[in-house]
Amino acid sequence: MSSDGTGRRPTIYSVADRAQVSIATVSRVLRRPDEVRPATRDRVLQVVDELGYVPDGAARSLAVKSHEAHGLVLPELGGPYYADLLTGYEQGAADGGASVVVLLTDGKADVDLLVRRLAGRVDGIVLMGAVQVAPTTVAAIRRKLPVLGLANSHEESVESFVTENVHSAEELTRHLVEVHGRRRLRFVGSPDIADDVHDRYAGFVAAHQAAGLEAAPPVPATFREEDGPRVAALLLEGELEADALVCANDELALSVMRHLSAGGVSVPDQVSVTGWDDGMAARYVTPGLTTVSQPVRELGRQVAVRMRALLEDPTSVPEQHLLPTTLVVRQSCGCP
Amino acid sequence: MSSDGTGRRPTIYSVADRAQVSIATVSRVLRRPDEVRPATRDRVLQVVDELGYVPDGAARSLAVKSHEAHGLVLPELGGPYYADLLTGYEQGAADGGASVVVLLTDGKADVDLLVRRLAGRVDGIVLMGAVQVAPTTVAAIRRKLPVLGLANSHEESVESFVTENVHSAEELTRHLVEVHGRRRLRFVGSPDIADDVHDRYAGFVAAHQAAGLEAAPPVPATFREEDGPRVAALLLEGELEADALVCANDELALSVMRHLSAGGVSVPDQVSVTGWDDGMAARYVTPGLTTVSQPVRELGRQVAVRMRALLEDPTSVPEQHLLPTTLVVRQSCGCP
DNA sequence: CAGGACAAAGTAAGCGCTTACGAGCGATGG
DNA sequence: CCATCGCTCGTAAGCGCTTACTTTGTCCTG
Repeated sequence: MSSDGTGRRPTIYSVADRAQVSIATVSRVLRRPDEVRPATRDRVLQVVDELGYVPDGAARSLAVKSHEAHGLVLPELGGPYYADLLTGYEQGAADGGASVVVLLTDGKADVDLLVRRLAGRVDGIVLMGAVQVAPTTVAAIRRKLPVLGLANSHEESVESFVTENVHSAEELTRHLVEVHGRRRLRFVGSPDIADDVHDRYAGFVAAHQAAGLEAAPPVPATFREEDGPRVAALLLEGELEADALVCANDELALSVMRHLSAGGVSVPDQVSVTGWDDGMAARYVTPGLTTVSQPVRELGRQVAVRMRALLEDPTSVPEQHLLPTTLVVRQSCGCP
Repeated sequence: MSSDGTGRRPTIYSVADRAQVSIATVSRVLRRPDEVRPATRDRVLQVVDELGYVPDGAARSLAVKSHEAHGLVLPELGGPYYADLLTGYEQGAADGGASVVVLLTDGKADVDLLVRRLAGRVDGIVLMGAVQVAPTTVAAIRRKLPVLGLANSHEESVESFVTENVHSAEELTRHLVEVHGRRRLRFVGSPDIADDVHDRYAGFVAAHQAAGLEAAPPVPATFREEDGPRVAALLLEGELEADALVCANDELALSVMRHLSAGGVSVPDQVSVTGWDDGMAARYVTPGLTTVSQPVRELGRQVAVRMRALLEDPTSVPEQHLLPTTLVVRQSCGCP
């Protein structure tokens, strides 16, 4: 076995052979260098270099019973939200020496299968609330590894991180009502599409109640830009009466705003429009988009850190984490 | 060994025991179901379900000598560019049953080490041109697995995908010169920061030569929004004379544009500003940002597909791939 | 009813690495 | 001068899975 390095991919055996040591020593040189005599170490290192040896991660994982990787399951990567989340998470994971495997579910048929498979390649999985996974799947993988939820405020059984939605939506709505005297507000977004949206609408409703107003039903829409024209059209054609549109996120808000302006409706003079997420575009449009900022990157990082803790001590008590948001007032609500 | 499933994580042994079959049969049930009698199959599947068994990916990888994963090394995930790229890549990889492990290098100290480690966990690696990796590292990992370059037009030795930069930059510049009569154009961005930028500047210069003009040296700047204010200030304070700013990407352009306006300089009346990437914000700002659109998601997908081909047939001839870009003319250049 | 063909399932040999354990050996101290 | 200690390093036993090969059992066929 084990040629002197002529073989395609060098293994720990090739290195050992060529350096005249046992594979144990090669392993030691790489993992606990100070347990081997400098002379030996150098010799081994040189061979490692010559051969371009890179230890096989799978073999290592198998031996140490740890994948040194986390799985992150997101619906997609559009908009700044998920990208920031991933950025934060990757940092947090990398700080602990783990890589992250991303699984984007949008447009994929057998999400449950994919998630299960993923569960076999990582030490822990973070599941975004917006991805549709069968409860039985979640239950199954939880038996194998820690699972953390994200923005899934209504799945109590899984430890999760959510950003505050209800109160910020309430604050935003109140701002429109009290400061700008809006009375015919509509919420744009489908509450059943994600827990996030559900909670934002709940805050919208709560603010109405507090002000003695009645909240109109939500105008259904996805998170995507594509839905903007349709919503704008409803209003332009008079099918929707509103002096304020509270949109589920920035993409939607920007798109609506643009098509409203194009249709001759002035924002914010005739209609206030607000978003959610505070992405880059929100700062650059005119009028500036009033929106809610979430510490997304930080959120990602915290989730990763928590996951690491969970992996070290699986008995640690589950907790629900709530992260604060900030209302960012610009001009699209009517403020100067 | 192998309890009947009481142990923490069920393995193929626990399943086999409980279903009264050998581990080979369990494996078959999972990988080649039709090679086992339905009755047996069902019995095994039921146990799999009961125990919540998920095969260990590392063990499988070791046995089949394939990680069924690709590595994607990016500097960061800011802006739409990398996120789209990743989205496309993940799709392409998933179509081939592979997951993708992302490595974000910005802010990380030992990138070379991380890349090497990554090389041990995946079947192939895609390296963004903008990440700083030592040539020796690249050489080392290339001996172990296929490496594909991205937007690294000047690293000839590695098979790579680049989007067209020179001609589009030339076209963009010509547009400013011929259509809008600009004469004092400046390129904003550091050509040495990435091959992309280098080529865009080259196109900028080429257009000047073709028009019998002399191209001014570039105004150094990174890809980030943060550099905008400084650049705008140069112009506002008269240290920079220009009637057109060709920026290396959208973030930079948007930021510059905004700070220029804030400083009382009218865009595009006094100064044209252009970007690169055609992100969401480019469509929503006023004036609309004239920029260059790249088929980024498609690019990502193609790279993934190529990687899969390379993995199947490592002898396939390396080729350089060039993807087209499109000039997107909006108002920031001076067009109505 | 013997013999062969074929389907189903078991046996066992790895895949490449980590690490507990122990052997060898020069240094140390009583 | 010999028992001990401590440092280095080799031996070998897995880690959990896949799969070539073999065995066993069934069902035809002539």
